[in-house]
Amino acid sequence: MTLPEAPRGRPRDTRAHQAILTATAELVAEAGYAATSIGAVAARAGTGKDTIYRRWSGKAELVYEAVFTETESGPVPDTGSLTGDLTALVEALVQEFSAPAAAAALPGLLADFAANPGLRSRIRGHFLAPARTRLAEVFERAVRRGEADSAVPVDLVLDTLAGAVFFHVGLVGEPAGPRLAGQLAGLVGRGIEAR
Amino acid sequence: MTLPEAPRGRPRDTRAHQAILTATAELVAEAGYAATSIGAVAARAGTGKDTIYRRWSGKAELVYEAVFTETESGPVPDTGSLTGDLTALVEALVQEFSAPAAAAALPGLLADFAANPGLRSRIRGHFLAPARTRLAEVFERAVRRGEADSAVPVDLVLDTLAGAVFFHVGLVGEPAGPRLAGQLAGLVGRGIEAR
Amino acid sequence: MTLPEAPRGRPRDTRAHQAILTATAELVAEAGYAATSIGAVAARAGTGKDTIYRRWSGKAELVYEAVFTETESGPVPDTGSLTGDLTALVEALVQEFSAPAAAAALPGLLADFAANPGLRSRIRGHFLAPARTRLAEVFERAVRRGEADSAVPVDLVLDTLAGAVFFHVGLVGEPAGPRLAGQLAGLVGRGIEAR
Amino acid sequence: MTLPEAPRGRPRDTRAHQAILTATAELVAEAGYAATSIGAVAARAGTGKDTIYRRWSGKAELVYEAVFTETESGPVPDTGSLTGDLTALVEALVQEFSAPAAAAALPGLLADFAANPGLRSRIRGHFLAPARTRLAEVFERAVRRGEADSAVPVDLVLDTLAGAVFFHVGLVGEPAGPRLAGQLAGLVGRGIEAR
DNA sequence: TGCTAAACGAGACGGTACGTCTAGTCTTCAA
DNA sequence: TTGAAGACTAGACGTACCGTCTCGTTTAGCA
Repeated sequence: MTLPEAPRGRPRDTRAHQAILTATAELVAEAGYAATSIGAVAARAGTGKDTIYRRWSGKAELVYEAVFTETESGPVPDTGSLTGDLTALVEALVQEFSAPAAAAALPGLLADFAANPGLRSRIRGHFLAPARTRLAEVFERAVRRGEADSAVPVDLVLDTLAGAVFFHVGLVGEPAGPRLAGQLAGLVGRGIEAR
Repeated sequence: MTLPEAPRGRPRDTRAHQAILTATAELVAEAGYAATSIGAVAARAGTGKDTIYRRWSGKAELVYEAVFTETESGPVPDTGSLTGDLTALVEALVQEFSAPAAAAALPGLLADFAANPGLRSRIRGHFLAPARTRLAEVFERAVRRGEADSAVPVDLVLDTLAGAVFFHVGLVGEPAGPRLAGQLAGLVGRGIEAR
Repeated sequence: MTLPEAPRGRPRDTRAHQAILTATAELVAEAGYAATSIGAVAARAGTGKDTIYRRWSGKAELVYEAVFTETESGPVPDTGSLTGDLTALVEALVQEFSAPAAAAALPGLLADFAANPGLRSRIRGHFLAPARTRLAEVFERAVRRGEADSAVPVDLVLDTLAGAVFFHVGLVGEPAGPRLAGQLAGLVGRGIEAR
Repeated sequence: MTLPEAPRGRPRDTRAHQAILTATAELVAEAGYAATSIGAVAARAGTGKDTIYRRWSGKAELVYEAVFTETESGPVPDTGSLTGDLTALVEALVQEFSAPAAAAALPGLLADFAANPGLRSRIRGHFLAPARTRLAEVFERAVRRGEADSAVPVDLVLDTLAGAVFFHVGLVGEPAGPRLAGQLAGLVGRGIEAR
């Protein structure tokens, strides 16, 4: 049984919270991840640095929440075919990774997550969790339709899709049109088709 | 006609050069990319910082050369089948990305390359160039054999393979056995098979 | 009405302040002015370099305050004769310039002050101000007694006395016994006697 | 018996020698003593740094020779009176210390000489030697004329005159007109008059 | 209404790394 | 051997951040 956490003292200021997230997203989009320092965020948000450290353990967690938490992913696509569903999923992925703040944040952010053992496990748990759920559902339907083998390794496919989009968009920096999503979905879709 | 570039002054010391590269690779493997500072490299190599800055513009270029230039990639695999060749290529990729120094360096290194416009273009030009050459040859043979369509987008496949391995090994940090290479080669191989 | 300057943020640490001044005086006395670096002072004082740069603009200002601010100069001498008063003043000057830290600091310190237009004006305003006040009072009394002409150029006499002591003690490095003070006071005293 | 020093190898280039001295004097006058580095001198003179170090042990000796060796001091003044002779000497001193390169060099140069035990003894031996010879002759004549006491401490008077001019011109930076020379010569002259 | 306690802004704190500069020495080739 | 050129080790420079700490002040719930 957990204690109900009687809140004592002055409650946290939600306006400061929001101002910090907004300032972070703006700074990342404008100056890049490396140039986004906690001090600069605090200055732009009009808060003290402690107000940031009280809520987030460091830059990586702050930027992650500021840039990737807001994204609302609509309903799981259900086009009737594996390739169609995959295309929709990849398109969403491309769009998410191509947003200005996201594209600017991703490489540095993933590097910081990878370098920190505590954060590392959260890449799968946080970054990829929503996509994984959606991908699993798409697969399940495809298996029921007989389009895909039930032995398909979902995590590997997810790594493949995310890795491909990340490499293309985040690292190489090439503008990712909808053509990329189609090609990629086609490539992977055919790769897992039942034969 | 190229200018003969008469070399004047004292020539650069190859022993210092090598000592710097060795110290860099060791430090990256021991302490990680973020904790590898130019000053620490200089101290371990027994050189001055200027001697490093004279040859490399910063940490990213130095670590890239120290960790990824040495890799010698044997002959292009020729197993007689697309899947076999792909498996061999992916296995090499996995091995390259799994080496201690490489795994420690990759995320931060790619982040620094991506953040710097000047370096960004060199990801394709340097990091991926050898793999691209080998992949193109494998494809060409597969097309001649009738296994693959000639319209296969080599760069996209390369991004997919590299991105998948990088995500799996570099970011998520999961140990990549040979099983991963087989699964991944199978997935992509079937994806580009001619039908 | 002066603005009350409401002090915001954490106040400056007086212990760090004092530790820096002490470390500076020690280092100057031990190693000399040239070998006294801001980094070495910070290390010995157990502070960061920023804590020094936050209070002083550079080595010259820091050493000046560490070495020459503490000096308390007793009451203005009043022996009843111009020569007696001058001798006492010069003796004080010799003593001040002969102290270990002062002797070690003076040449380099004055050079830095002279090289910086902003600091240059402060040689008269800070270094020499106390001595000038005392000298002026001694002169005033001598004029009242009829010993000296009222047209005596105080600044020139001060430059002469300080310059002579500095040259003899600071530059040439000859040990300055009380004999020097007597000779110098006699020389200058007779030079300004009314006739 | 000393060997005749048979000169072997390429003889030293006198044009380089002169170019270095000229470049040094210019740099000191333009940028000041502190900003005059051996490297900058070598670059402006079109020589290598070793060519400088082969002839001078460091910046202090180089600048000393470049700025103060050229000065030719005419015949010892002989106006018939102690005050007249002293005025002429002090005027020469003021002129020497007021020259652009000299004024820019003096504080830093004297600081370097004072900081180095080897150079320190040469302040009297080199800097002040010519002035001392001339001052001694003036005194001798004044003693013969009965104007001055034979017990006058020449070195102290010299330190006083040089110190006063150095403080006034070099440190405080006040323009030294001929009025200063007159005042100073009067002050010191009266101070050593026989009574 | 006062008390306690936490959050707030501001900014100082000890550290560490940055990339540049200078010192004085060393190593090359050419004269 | 000297010369220009420039690389070498060593270390100081002044700036920027890091994450923590201390101030005075504000804002809540509990007495």
